[in-house]
Amino acid sequence: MKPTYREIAETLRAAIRSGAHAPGDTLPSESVLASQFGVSRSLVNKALQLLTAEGLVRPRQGDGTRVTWLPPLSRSGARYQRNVREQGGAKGAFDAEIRALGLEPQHEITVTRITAPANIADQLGETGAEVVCRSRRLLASGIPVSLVTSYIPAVIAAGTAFEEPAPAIVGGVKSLYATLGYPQVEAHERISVRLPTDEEAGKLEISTERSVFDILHVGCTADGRAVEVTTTVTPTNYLIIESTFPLA
Amino acid sequence: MKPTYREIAETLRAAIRSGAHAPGDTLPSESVLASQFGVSRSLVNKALQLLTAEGLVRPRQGDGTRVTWLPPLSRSGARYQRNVREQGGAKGAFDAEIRALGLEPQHEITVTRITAPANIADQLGETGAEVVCRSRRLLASGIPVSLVTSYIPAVIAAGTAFEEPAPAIVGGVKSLYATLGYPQVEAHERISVRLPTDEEAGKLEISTERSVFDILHVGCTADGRAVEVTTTVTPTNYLIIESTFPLA
DNA sequence: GAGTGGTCTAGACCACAGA
DNA sequence: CTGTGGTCTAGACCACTCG
Repeated sequence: MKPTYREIAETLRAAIRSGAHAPGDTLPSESVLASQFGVSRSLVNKALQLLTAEGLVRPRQGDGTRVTWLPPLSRSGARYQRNVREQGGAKGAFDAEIRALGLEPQHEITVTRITAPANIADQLGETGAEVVCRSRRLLASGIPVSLVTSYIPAVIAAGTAFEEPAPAIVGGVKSLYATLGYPQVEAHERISVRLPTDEEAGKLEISTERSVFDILHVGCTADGRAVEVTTTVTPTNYLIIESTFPLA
Repeated sequence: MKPTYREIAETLRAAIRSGAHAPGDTLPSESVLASQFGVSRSLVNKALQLLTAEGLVRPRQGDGTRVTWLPPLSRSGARYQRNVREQGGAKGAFDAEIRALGLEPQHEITVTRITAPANIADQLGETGAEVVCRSRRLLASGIPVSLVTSYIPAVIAAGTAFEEPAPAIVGGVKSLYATLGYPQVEAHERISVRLPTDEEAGKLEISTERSVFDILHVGCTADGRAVEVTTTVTPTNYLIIESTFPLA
C-alpha cells in the first residue's frame, strides 16, 4: 500500500491533468484539503511539496496554491542551428516555440562587462579576461522558463551590437561573429541536471527542489579558439532536447 | 535566514563532500542527529530527504542511512559512436568509464520477445510488431547506475546474436546490423528528465523523488527505416552528456 | 528484541498577502 | 485584520533489518 501523502498527490495530480483544476486556478487551502481527505494539514503539505517539485503547482505564502503548468518545449540540435542563422540567436526559436503553444513570449535582457568567472574563463582559455555578459530571462505569458547567459570576450564584443541591450541581434549572432572576423565552425555542448541556486530559483520563480537543466554551449572558430560561451538554465520539465546526427 | 532543515542538510552535505562521511559509511541515526542538532527527529528526517533526493545518501528501513556517492559519468556523442564500433555496444564505453573511476562494472541482461509497447512501436513505425527486447541493468561496484533497453524488430533479430543473453555482442551492435543487411547511417535522440516509475526506482535502488534522464535513441538505415530503439534511464546525477558538432 | 527509518497526528508559532 | 502557506515539535505507531 502506498503512503497516504502519495495517494493524495496522485489524486490532485489527476485532477490537474484532467483540467478539474486548470492552470491559473487556486487550489483549496491546505486546511480545507486536510479535512476533505480526512488527514492532518502536515500530510497535505507534504503531498503538495511533491507537486511543487514537479512544477505542477506553485504555493505562495499568504496567497494560496496556484496551478502552474506548461507543456515542455523542445530544443532540437538541427533546428537550433538553422534558426540561429535565420534569426537573432535563440530568441527566434524560442518565440516560435512559445507562440505555437498559444502563449506570449517575453524577454528581459541586461548587458554588463565583467571579468569572466572561473568556469567561463576555463572554457574561453583566458583566465582573468574581460567579457561582455548578455544575460537574458525568457518568459512565456509571464512564467519564467529560461535563463540564458552569453559570455563574449571583450576584445571581440567591444563597441559592437553585442554590447547593445536589444533582445535580438539583427542578422543573427553567428553572422555577427563572422562579420567581426570570428566565424564559428564548431560547437561543444555539455548537458547536466542539478538543483538550482537560490538566485536561479528566485529568477525562475520555482522551488529550490525542482531540478534544472544546465546547458553549456561553447562556440569555436576554425583554429579551435572558443569565442562564445552560453549557459542555459531551464527547469527540467519545460524542456525536451532532440537531436539528429549521422553515424560514421 | 534559511530554514533549519536546510541548514542541517547543508552541514551534512558538506561533511559528505569533505569525506568526513565517506561513501559506504552509515550516518548516525536520525535520533542521534536530532539530539546533536537540538531539533526534533522529523526535522532531521526532512533534511535527509533532501540529501536522498540528491542521491548523496540512501536510507533503508531497519538498517541505517548510508552514504552513496558516485561522481558523474560522461556520455559523449562522439566517443559513443567510436566505441560502438570498437566494442560491444554501450558496454565497452561503460566499462572503461567505470574502471577509470576505480569501480567494478557489472551487467545483468535479460532478453525477451514481446510485441512492441505503443511508444516503441511508434518509433519503429510498425504497430503490433514483434520485437526482441534486450534489457540491461548496469552497475558500478554493486550500485545500479543505468537501465538500458533495446528493441529490435524480430524480423531482423530472429536467430541472430541479438537473441543471445550475452552482455556484449561480438564485433559490435552496429556491425551486426550491417552484416544482417541493415546498416545504420543516422540516429535520432530525445532527452528528457522525469521522475522514475516505481519499478525503475526499485531497479535503480533510488528514491522515487530522484529524477532520471530518459534518453530515447533511434537508429535508422539509409532509407529512413528505424531498425533499433534504445531507451536509457539513469539518475540525473550520474550523468553528464557531452557532444561536439559542426556548425553549418 | 532492540534499533532503525517511514509515516502520521495535533497543535503551535511565524511570515506573508490581501481586503 | 483574517487566512494563507512555511516551519517545527513531541510523540506515536508501524515495517523493517539485524544480531
